[in-house]
Amino acid sequence: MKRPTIADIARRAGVSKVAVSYALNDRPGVSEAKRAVIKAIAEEIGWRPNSAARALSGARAHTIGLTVCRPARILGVEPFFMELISGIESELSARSYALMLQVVTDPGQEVEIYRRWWGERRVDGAILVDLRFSDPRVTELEELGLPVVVLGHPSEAGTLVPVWSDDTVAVREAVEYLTALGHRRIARVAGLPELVHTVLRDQAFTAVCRELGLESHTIMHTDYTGDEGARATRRLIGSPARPTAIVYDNDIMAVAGLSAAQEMRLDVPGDLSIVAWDDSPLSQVVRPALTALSRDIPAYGAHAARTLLSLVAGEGEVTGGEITGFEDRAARLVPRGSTAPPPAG
Amino acid sequence: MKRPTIADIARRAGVSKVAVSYALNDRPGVSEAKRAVIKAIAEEIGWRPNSAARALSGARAHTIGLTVCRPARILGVEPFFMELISGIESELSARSYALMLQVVTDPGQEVEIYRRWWGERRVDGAILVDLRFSDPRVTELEELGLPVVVLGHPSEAGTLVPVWSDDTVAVREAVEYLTALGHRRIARVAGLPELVHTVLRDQAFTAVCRELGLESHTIMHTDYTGDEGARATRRLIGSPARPTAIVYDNDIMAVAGLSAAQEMRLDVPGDLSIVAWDDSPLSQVVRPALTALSRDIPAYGAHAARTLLSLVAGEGEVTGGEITGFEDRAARLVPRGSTAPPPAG
DNA sequence: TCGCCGTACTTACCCGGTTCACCGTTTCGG
DNA sequence: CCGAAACGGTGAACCGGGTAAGTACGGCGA
Repeated sequence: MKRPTIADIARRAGVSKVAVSYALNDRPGVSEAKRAVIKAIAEEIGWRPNSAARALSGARAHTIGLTVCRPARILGVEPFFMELISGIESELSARSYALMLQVVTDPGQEVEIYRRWWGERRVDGAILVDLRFSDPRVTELEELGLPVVVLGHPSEAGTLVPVWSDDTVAVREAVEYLTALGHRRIARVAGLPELVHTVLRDQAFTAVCRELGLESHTIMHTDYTGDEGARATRRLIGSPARPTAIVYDNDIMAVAGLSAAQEMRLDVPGDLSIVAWDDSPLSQVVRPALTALSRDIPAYGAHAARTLLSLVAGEGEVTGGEITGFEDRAARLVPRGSTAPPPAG
Repeated sequence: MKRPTIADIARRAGVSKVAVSYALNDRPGVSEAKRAVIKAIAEEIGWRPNSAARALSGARAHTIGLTVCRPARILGVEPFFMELISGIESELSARSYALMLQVVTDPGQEVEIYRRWWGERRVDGAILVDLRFSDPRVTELEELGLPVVVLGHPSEAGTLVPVWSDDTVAVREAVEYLTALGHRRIARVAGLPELVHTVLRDQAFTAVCRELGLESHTIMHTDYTGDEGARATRRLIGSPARPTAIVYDNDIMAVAGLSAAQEMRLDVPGDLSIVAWDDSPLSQVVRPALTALSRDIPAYGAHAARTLLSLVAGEGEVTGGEITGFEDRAARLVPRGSTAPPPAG
């Protein structure tokens, strides 16, 4: 029942374990005949390289780490992370890398975990999400020496390698679309104001609305939960200058907002247009289906993973080209039933 | 920049590395004075045990594995897995275990991955989800010798350790509740019929409906997507003996069903009552809020993790008590606005 | 004074795979 | 025909911890 080692293979093949190592790793130093014999024996007895032994002799851990800091209830309902993870994985598993995951409740813990993983040589690199302004995690990870890819705008990524998409053009696309429909009062129900992408979207939103000379362009910040999305919606609907269109920062808030509006006897899209950021299947099962800023999130994750892997591989080497990051496609507007011209009044 | 080893500590403390090993592991063989000195140095230079080295000398990998086989788009929208994962993690991180995750597209790959992880000594144990009837994965994992906890009913878990909850009582609670409201035609929109829990729920549903002498009790199987949930709902509404209540196997289908019903001008709950299985925040943001069979999924995951860890720890030991599994609480019905007495006609 | 025991540490070797230096053959070019 | 290079293969050392088996020293009782 003991799991076989290269020494077992060496014994059965009548060679030294060094020859086995060379044979199995497709390195020169053994004849093709012996290589074939050794590979056959390895296959037959079901040998697998002991990852600990490999990692110990200087090689890589063949694992990358990801920590996510959000409470379980939000994490579960937001399709974003699961889609991101499966995208990351598609890239990793193709190269036999594993993903180590940890969910924490406080951003401070994240660095602690990365520090531990790196110190214990459990991971070769990591992905940092939910970038904040002057993020203390960035400076700490910089000095740690761990290869890191940041999902977020380059301006706040320090010397870490960024993977991002330009939310500015997506915001512009949405606002211009609503303006073209005739809307003059647009609101934005945004996520956590400490996150970089929230503020960048806020700024873009304000700038585009000003540029187009809109009557009003309110922004409300929330914690991404449906509850807060609904509450923000009710406050906006009850406000003196009620907006005729609302852009939400995720789809769960958009769905909650839709329900809140319908409950208040508003017709969507007749009285109120709704646009969701991120386009999960959720946007399409509600009625009316939600107009959404659609991104390919699995692809986003895959790009992050690929960038990280090349960073890990090129580490310390004298490659002419520096790895500078990757700009993914911006989200594209997918019009559906939740948007229409504003009411005539 | 090189990461410190116990040899570095030994040099600075002027002792052998064995003394350092004893000191840091709180084992006898060093004086308290030296122990304190050694620990101080370790702390100062930020030493962490190299997990590969530890794992190599017989110890555990301190990692458990989880593979999930569902397409990305379903995975993302179903809160179940993210909640399960965060529950598993809460238990693991408390004991400094890590979680290795892999998303696959075909159940056959799962065993292959477990085989690899176990062969490479990357994991100490694993969790198996989405149990099927006569599941080939069960027999394969049994012979592999990898400690495994199965999320699913003991009858199909073989000799693997099961962690499950009794869906029968939950089905009974839902059907009896609807019957008490006056419903006589109830339908069930179920998940994949090859999964054990789907069939067990099907059987319980049929049995309870027969027992209560209901007029009709249709079951339709789907792939858990909102699309299929909506399609099933439309077919049920259009059928001759239209049900007055529908119980869905997950919340995304329930939401889709709700939208489909409203689109067909049915009032929920006036014309049609809706019950969702699994109670994520999603159930509460739509209008009316969904009556749901609520489970504490993070706790479920935590129980699975705890059971697996004790299995891993007790492995090979002569403990009197065998680890037999864990039965979690059954789901409880949480009545909300989506259920009411059936229409008078 | 000797023997015995416990404490505090050390030396030596293991885990399993990789890598380096070296060594005996064969081949080939000058 | 001889020297150099290429091939095929080996032993030994190494990665960073863990563990078994000593050893040196001090105290204590007889």
